[in-house]
Amino acid sequence: MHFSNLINSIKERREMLKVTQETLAELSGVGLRTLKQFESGKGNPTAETLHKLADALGMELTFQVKKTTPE
Amino acid sequence: MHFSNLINSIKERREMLKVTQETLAELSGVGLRTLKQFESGKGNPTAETLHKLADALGMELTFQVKKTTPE
DNA sequence: TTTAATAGTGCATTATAACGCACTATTTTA
DNA sequence: TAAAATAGTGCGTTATAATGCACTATTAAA
Repeated sequence: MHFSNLINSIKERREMLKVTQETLAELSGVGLRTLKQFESGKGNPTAETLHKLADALGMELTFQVKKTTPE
Repeated sequence: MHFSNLINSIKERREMLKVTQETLAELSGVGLRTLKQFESGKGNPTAETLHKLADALGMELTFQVKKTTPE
């Protein structure tokens, strides 16, 4: 897939907060295996998983109308 | 789950564009059954499904740091 | 360096998302 | 109204997400 943006948001935010995968897994309630898989760019996480991670990181998952390419 | 915000974004955007579920299903490549299920508040869509729908609607799925002003 | 901590992978199991089909329910239109 | 269009559901199948375990790889600290 092409969720690199989502993946990077999660990973960057986690690292900025100096939290390990293990800790984030515990905080969010997402399995460590699942988080590892996700951060290493594999898989296709469900909204629930994304939501749990976002929550633990003080973030939120949103749909936005795409900017009309401001050149 | 509690993705009412995501669900509503999709639904509102679709209706604003006067597109039926059937048409959106075709445009996005998401099965009609899946879209119906999603819009009726059931299930736990994958990032891929969310992405396909967002794409077809000219939207994007993003993680954002939560605003610290929930007054 | 060596060691400890953290990150990433292979495998197997279980739960469930995605799906089509055939149907009912609701909403819109003539 | 009636009928046509659109939305929502039950059921069964298939594909795969989530998970734990045990391992290897990489990175940071002593």
